[in-house]
Amino acid sequence: MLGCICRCFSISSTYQILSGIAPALDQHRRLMADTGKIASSPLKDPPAMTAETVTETARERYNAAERERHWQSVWEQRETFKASTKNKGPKCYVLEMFPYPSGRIHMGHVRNYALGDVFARHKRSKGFNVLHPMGWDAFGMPAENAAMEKKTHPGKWTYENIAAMKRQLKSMGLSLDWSREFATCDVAYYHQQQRLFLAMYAKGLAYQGVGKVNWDPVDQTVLANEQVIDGRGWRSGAVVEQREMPSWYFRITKYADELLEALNTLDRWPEKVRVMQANWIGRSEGLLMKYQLSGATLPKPKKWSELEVFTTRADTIFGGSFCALSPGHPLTFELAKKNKALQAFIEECGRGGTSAEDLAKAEKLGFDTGIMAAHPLIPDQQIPVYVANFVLMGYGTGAIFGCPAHDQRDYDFAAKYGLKITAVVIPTDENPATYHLPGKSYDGPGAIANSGFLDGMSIDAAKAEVATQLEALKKGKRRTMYRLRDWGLSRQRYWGCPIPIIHCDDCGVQAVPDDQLPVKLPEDVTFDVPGNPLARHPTWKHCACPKCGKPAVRETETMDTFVDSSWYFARFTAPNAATPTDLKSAKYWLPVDQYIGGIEHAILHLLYSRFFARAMIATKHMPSSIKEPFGGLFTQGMVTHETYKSRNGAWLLPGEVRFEGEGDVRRGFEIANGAAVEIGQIEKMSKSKKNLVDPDDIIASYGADCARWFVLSDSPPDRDVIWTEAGVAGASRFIQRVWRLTEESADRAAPVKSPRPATFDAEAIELRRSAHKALNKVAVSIEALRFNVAVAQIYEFASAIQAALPKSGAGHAWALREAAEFLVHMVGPMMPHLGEECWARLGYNTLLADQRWPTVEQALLVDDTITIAVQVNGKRRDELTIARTAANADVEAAALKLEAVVRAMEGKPIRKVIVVPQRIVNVVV
RNA sequence: GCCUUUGUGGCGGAACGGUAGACGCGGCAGACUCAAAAUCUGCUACUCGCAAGGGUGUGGGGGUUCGAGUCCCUCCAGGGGCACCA
Repeated sequence: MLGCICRCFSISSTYQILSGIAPALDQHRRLMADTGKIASSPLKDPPAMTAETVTETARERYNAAERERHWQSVWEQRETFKASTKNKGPKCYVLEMFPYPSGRIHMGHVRNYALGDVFARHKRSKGFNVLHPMGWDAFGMPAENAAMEKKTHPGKWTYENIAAMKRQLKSMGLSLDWSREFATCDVAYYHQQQRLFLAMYAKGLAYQGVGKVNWDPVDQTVLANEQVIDGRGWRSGAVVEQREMPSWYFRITKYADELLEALNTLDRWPEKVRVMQANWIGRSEGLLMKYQLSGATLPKPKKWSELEVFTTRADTIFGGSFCALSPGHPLTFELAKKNKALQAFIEECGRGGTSAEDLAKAEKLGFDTGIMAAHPLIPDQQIPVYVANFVLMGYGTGAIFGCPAHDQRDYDFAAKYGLKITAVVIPTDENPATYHLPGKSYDGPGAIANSGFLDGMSIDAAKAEVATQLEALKKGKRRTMYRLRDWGLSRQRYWGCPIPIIHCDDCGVQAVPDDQLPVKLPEDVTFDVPGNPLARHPTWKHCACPKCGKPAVRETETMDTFVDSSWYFARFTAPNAATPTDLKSAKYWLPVDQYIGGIEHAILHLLYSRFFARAMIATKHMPSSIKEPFGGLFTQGMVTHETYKSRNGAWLLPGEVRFEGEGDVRRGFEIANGAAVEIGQIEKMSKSKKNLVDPDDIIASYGADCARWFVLSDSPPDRDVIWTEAGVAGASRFIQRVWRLTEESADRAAPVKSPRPATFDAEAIELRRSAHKALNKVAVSIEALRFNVAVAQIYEFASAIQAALPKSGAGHAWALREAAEFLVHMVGPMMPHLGEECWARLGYNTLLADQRWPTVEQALLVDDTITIAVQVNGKRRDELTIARTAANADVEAAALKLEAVVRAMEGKPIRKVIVVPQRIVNVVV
């Protein structure tokens, strides 16, 4: 690739940016004057060129790296992409998930932002008023880790990373409105976030409660679930303890039903994500019911005389053979006070792995309390009460009734402890008298049996009957349960948004008054010992109680960084507002019309943002018209690459390997020492596997357009794309091809704004047809985010222009100009720098970015004659070219005359002929 | 285990229930060249056949239909999510 540079002409060293865009012909002239430079090239002497020969022989290659900088600076100076509510056209808010400022962008970013940029640029060209902002999700642990390792301040580290990544993003040529940029660690941003928090606190949407947390005893901090690996802290390796600690929560469960129901309105979200969220919220309809307890071991106070359980299978109540309490149930604790063996059992349940896999494999364990429970509808039927390890305190009431016949967990438990297993739901095709369970529980459909007055009912009818009866007896209540828990937002960390709360011994929990906001992070902190730097800071937490004025202490916890990203999309609509949002701007821009990001955020970030939108409406920081924050969601696939391993087992970077051969005989060798390299699996680009390609390197050697074009080609955007050198080279070739086609077209085409000729010959019409068809398909594909299909259309159309170039005839020059301009329009959203360059080369001194997408002439989208397939008995035998408007009878007659059709009919009589106009003929014999 | 996706040439992938394999990569051949590179033009699912022309093909099996990659049932394989949620 680098070999071609010797033939790249320097075409813009004297190019005038300030005067706008110099006509490309000027470049051409300057180019001619530069030929001397080329002759002195040390590598090879190109043939001497004159203005005449250059057109026909060696045209200059497009120098991407150099031209891209130029167009980026033009866009910047003209503020081309600055959004305003005052601009014309319907609004369109395009947003990609903002990055964490790790310091360098990776190919995943390139793909994400290229996808969004194509969409945003296309919408602009269609006349929309586009908002396309960018910012930084800048709080988080990596900054603290870096501070520990590099003895620096998390803020310094973060802002340096932001500067480096901003430069990289700018080199991609994204149509971003940088004037709205902010980082979530900016005081101005987290100031408003503290206001939001306090508004939610005032409404009861944020509260302090006690809950279980993962506590790392070595690092002295709470860990998020993701930071617990195989029951150990990811940093310290210490066994993580479950601790009850006071924590701050958002009352997301208040909106559980709304968040679930509204999923149905998100018709521009992937089904997959909606299903994942629905499962996460996990609504189930059931019945709360009360069992009367008795037995010598039962504590005397009346509150223990009843046990409330939750079930979704009230229809199986007659099959219940035991009740089970969670080890965390209050009655369990009460009983354990006088029972050493039970204490030991509870401890045993607390051990064991916390990973999902461990839990699934864990054996069912039970402890017989000696207490008996009375069936709420048949009081003389008594069943034993156990404490069981598989009953969760966090769901329902922390107690269940077990029906072994129709629940596998209960079945396992009953089998182990010798409890009765009675089938009460009989599959429809079985005889209740002879039916036996197949050695496991049965949870399919059927009719109720062995259940007294419920016998013969359907499952649903029995559920309803039991609920009605228990409600009448005041022993039951219909209830909807959710799997969703309130969102614990406390983190014992420094680099996050301080929770603006003050604890006073006398007055209790106090909100920091608005005039004392923001609660700023102290600068002078140390990271040399584990624990929360805010908690051990000598002065920061000490303050006066806002109510009584006595000494008090600040909350030293900071907010989960997911809080920061739960409302940033709203802040972008008015990034400098003195309140969290400006309602007018928010109402104009929101919801986000197209949101693009990784599937890994399918649940948490997207659910939290949906909650925040509702909480912000409740606290009047969001117009009530905004029901959902993201109207359209697109989840893009990953960027993957081959992996390479040296003979000693070390991973190698792609740049450390050279290759010989292709396909089956392709071999890799270590450049450093020539040793053979093992070519491994294609995997997600990752630091650990070293299968990384640095966007900076690609942009420097091939240009941003090339990187963009590559990640948009071939693979559908929602699937993984495999990064290959060959693919990059292919993309690079196409860039040169578009440039060459534009040059050659510009030379042969009619001048800018030539009047449309009165007549076109057949070939000119053909070219126009393909131009309008391609333009239409590309627009449709881009709007459907099917960029790989758009790319294929563009390739196809480029070939059509290539074929048409040498033609002449009536209207040809005009049609060629139209075609070349269309090609530039199509390429523009994907390769914007090349687009501008070609636009200038076609003779314009305006910006392509400011041009409207051309209007398609509908008449050119349909052909006069069409070719349709002719089948005999559903098998294609021939094809028929006929006038598009031909009558069915004529089509049928013509089809039946085809030799191949006659032959395939083998002289049999025709039973039926199906003619689908403009599609197909099928002869049935 | 449950939910959810995906399965099409050597590869990435196209295809409102209507000519399967668009387009790209790779490969083969040709043009240009002293030669190479670059570029351009063809061909390229498998299979029988010299050809003309057949046959088979979208993970397997069944079904609906004049017609199925596409719809339905079922099985297999890969990816993702949830995972003792009563």
